[in-house]
Amino acid sequence: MQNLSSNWAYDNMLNKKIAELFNEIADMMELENGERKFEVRAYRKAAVVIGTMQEDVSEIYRNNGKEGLMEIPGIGTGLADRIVEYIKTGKMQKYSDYKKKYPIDFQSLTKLQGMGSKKIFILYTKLGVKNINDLKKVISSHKIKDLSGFGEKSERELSKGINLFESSKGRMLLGEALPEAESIIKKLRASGSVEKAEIAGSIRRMKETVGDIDILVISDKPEKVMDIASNLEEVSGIVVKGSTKTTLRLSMGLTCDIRVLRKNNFGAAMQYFIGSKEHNVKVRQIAIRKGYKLSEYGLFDKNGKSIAGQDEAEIYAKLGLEYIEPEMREDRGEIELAMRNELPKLVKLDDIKGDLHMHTKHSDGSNTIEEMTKAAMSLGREYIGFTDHSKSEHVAHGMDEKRVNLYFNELDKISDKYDNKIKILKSAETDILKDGSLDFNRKTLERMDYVLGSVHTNLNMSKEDMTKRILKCINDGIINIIGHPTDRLINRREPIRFDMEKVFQAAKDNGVIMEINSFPDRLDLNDENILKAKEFNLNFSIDTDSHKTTDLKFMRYGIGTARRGWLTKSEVINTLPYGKIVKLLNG
DNA sequence: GCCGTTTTCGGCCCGACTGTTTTCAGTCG
Repeated sequence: MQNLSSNWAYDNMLNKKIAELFNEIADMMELENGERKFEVRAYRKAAVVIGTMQEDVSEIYRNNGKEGLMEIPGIGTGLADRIVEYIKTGKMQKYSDYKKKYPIDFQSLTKLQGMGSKKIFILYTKLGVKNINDLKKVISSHKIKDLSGFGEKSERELSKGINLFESSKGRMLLGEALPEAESIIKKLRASGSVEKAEIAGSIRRMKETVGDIDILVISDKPEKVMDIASNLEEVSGIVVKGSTKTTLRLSMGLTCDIRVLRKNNFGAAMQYFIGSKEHNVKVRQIAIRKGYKLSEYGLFDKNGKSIAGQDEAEIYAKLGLEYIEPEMREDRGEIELAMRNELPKLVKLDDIKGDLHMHTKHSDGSNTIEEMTKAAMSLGREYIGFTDHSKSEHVAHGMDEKRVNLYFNELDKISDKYDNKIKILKSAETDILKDGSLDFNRKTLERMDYVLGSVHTNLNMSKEDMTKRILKCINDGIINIIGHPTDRLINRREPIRFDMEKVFQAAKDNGVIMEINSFPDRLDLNDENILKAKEFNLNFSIDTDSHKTTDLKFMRYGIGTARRGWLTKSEVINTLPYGKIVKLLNG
């Protein structure tokens, strides 16, 4: 058996692979037999559970055997057998049998707007379409419009769908989608035809990437709202347009769903459209168990009488659940906690008193120390820490010992100038070198109020070497905060590989703080890492890594990520007032 | 194929919109 042990820094590849196979089995099963739709659903549900769970299934199997696998919700004897088979042989017979029968590229075809299993089946059996290229050919020879269930419109729509698929950038950063959504909301609110407009969906849950924008609106003039929305400058096309539901294509690349509702069911709709799907399935099951029915229109009793709908919290309350913050709604155990009134009280943006990771013109930032200071003051920060790069970061114009001394002198000067308005802490984002040592000499490090250290180079080291490198740095007892610990860039660069459990344990033993970097393409640690680190009772610092004054507002993305990792105020050091954080960083 | 505080059998979320139909199946979220 090859090495299948869990690796925290990477997504769990074995789980992902099994989830993929289960999903494709579901796709192929769906093609041929509608009566087995619940079996299909079982496979899909299992795919979601396996694909998103944190523990590696091979680890579970090694420790607790098939019984252990069957404790996973949605996994029974049959699916446990499939998983064991794959762990042992690297193959899944049922999958291979199906695949031989249906050599179809589901991954791509199902991504086309309007394409589902039924249409794929017809296109495959009647025209032999196996992939997007085949589809292009039958579209250009106009063979599709004569199939039953298809027409001229379908042919045009599929053609458009292919163009869109081929030009699509996939999921977009929260940092790009949220401002766009806010801009649309603002215009809808200003239109005068809207009583209320809110963002729902994965943006509301502050997921690091999002696939579309969901907006819910209260209005008694739904047609008018849809007209206004369709004519916004952000819109490049209309996918569907109805009086309660409209889907728009935005020029920035995402689609935007707008739903118009009545006041009395707005809460139910928010609950429904914030998701996640997995969270909602579980919440609905609770409703059913209580003899209720929950839909986007409200919570209803046996006689169809509405018991809640206007207010989200009331729906949770009527189901015997504490109100669950959107960022937690991922079915990661939050519902069980809500049943027992044991939900953590999540950290808020307002709790933040300082920012401990900022750059200036002294390395690769665009603004001066004073400009950054003023911008931080306007956001109400009580203190800030400056962290320009150290000398090894040549591309970022990193500072050597001589320049860093000038830097500290200027920081002292600005500090004096603004002392009663904002406190300034001296630091530098110091490279953690290949051997785990820091990029400045002892004397320079001692002039700092705290040491922030990051890995920037030799990112492809083996897991063992990288673990050694970081452990050495932590155990040397100089570093206070590890900056963007996994160094991943969303959609662009994989995280570095290291043994997270060992690093987290060492960090705990040495009082080292983990950063939650708020920069939109970093969000590092990510939500899952944070949940893991939380098990080690670590402390965190939510920083912006700002390179210009406007970046200081990225704090909200770090807060969102922290909340997705269930963090409370007491676990985040930069919620502390100045006096206490200085004490903590010196301690 | 899974699951259990009305169940080890008989359920498994549900409503809107579209295109192709002539009353509805398929797709989506």
